[in-house]
Amino acid sequence: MTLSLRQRRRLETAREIQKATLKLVVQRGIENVTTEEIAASAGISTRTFFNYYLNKEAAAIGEPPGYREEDMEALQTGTASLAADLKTFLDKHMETLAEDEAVLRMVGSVLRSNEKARGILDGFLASERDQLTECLFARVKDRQIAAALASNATDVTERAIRLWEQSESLSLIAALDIIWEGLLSAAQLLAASSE
Amino acid sequence: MTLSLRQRRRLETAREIQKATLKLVVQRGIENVTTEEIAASAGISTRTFFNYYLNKEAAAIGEPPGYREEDMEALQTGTASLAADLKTFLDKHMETLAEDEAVLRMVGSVLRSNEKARGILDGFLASERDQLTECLFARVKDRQIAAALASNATDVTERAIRLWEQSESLSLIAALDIIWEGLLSAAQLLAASSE
DNA sequence: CCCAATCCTTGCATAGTGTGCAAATTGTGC
DNA sequence: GCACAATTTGCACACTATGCAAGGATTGGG
Repeated sequence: MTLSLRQRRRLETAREIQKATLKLVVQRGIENVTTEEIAASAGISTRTFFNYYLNKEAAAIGEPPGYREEDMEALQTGTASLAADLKTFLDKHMETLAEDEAVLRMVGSVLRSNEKARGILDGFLASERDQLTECLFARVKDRQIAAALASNATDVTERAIRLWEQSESLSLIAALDIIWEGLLSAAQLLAASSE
Repeated sequence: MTLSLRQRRRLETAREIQKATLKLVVQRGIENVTTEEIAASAGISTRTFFNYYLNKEAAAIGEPPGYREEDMEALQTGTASLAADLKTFLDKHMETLAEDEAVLRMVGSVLRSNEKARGILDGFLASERDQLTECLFARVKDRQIAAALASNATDVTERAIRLWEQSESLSLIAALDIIWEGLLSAAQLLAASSE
């Protein structure tokens, strides 16, 4: 038991709130749901809601899964080609995201309709991108190259999720494959014309 | 005179409000400035403030200059290499941004400290990215490649601006050159390892 | 020059957001 | 069990944002 009762309850309540938020938000749109309703639906007071999340947009997004340490380690020390190792890394992360497709879809709909939510997610993504930049810097030894690669990594994931949301028949991994192919082709175009 | 008095006043008031907002926000941080203060400082009522901007973050950002039609035209029909034409396009856009470095710097500081503001800017960037995707699609005939290129274009501009903000000695164009070189190197790495 | 249509500004009322504070309750570790 | 720390909650309060309606200014036609 590595988590105390208090810590487990805290996590559970946070998830309860997110569940309640997404349920109401999907029904009526985030603009038409009040923090009061969310709190009532989650069985807590309005004040307590704000002890868990700064606002309802943050509650809807929850805490997105970041990159896993082990995967970053593997990317940093990988021996295959950079493209291959990076693709493996992105596949792993996408598998993590695929564990909760329902939430992913609901959060996506919030992000498309609400600027504030978009900004909050941007904060999470920026921090992931920074981590990945450090990791790639250790491998490619050049900060600008690492930053460009990291940007493309988070961007590819985002675009793949959007493609998956729209397609109705693609799996997340399949969507990532398609977006990834596009990135490689774009890279070849740029590389070829700048030799 | 293509603009009526009313239209000119509207634009002028919008800029007045942005100026007043940025002035107060730079002094005290956006969280410590109220819409009431901004309105007073701009010489209008609080209610009128909300006739111009949805919120103070939007007032701070104002209306960022989008891509110019002529530049997109040139990019679409360009005959040099794709990399060269794209770089020219980005240079042009950066020159436009460089026309108001003071505002750019102030807006940047807001974006770094405020999630809502980032979300709002994200909306503008997303729409620019979509335009650019269409433009590039007409040139490269592949939607995924166009999307990857357009993403990198907006991303490169953003990263260049951040580098410029931090460096204190680089010009915007010089910062763009550095970031652009990083992108090309990254593209070559990816292209080489995926042949 | 005047009039009607239109747009703009403003005050007021109101619903909702988010924070500080302090009292009460509940888990933690010794 | 007891002292300590974290959590919940109500309450007060400042601030955000919108709808509405009255009044004022601009426009264009006659």
